[in-house]
Amino acid sequence: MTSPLIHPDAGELELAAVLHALSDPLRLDIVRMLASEGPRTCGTFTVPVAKSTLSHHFRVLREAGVTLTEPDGTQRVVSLRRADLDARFPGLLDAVLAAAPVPA
Amino acid sequence: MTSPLIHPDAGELELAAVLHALSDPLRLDIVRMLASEGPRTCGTFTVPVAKSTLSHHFRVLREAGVTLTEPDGTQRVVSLRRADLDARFPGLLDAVLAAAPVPA
DNA sequence: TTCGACGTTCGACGAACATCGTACACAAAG
DNA sequence: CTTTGTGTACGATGTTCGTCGAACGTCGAA
Repeated sequence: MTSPLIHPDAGELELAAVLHALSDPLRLDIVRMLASEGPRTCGTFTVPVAKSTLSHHFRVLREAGVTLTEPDGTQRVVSLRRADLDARFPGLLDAVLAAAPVPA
Repeated sequence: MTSPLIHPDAGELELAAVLHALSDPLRLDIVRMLASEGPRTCGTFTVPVAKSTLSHHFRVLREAGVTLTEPDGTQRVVSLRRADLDARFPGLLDAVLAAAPVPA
């Protein structure tokens, strides 16, 4: 937990980085879950990858500005930066969420 | 020109593949040019990469279903599959094009 | 203080990617 | 048929990506 949890500012979001963050099926699943069920801690995502891999994906999403990660005791709460994304790329997140099939 | 120019069917477009195709700055530029100036041949894109590299990017876009490539004599005309994209992922292309800064 | 839970970081690995130069295939023009 | 223009295929190179296991740091509880 030595890292200061870097997030890009709302105005600095880069389209290519956001699209890249969303171009992985697992990250797409994570974003869908966040959108439909609200913020949650990292450990509550039951995905078929190792913890370190999951941590990596959360970092990609966070550094692209898609998600916000906040410390909460020993845990970290991850949430969608919906307002920031909507402001910078209007309609993008909605289109992605509308197109993505419902997670199994 | 031995390849049969494979394109995915309109209903088979995969979101992750489309987002990945759009997550490269150069390919984003290409899509923007196609959207604003209509179909054009490969050679009319003045981008700072080698011909073979450009050909590679056209292939990525084509195989993701973002563009349509049609033979025309010795040339190939590239166009946006706007209708197919809009049908499968409503609002996605518009959001991407609206967000992208105007190419220099 | 000791312990356990949570998440990150650190190598390491194979696969995929972006890039290039060269060689090739094709169609049109001479 | 030869030449010229257009775009692809191939091979090589260096980078990035997704994945893992193991080690570490941090916090709260016993």
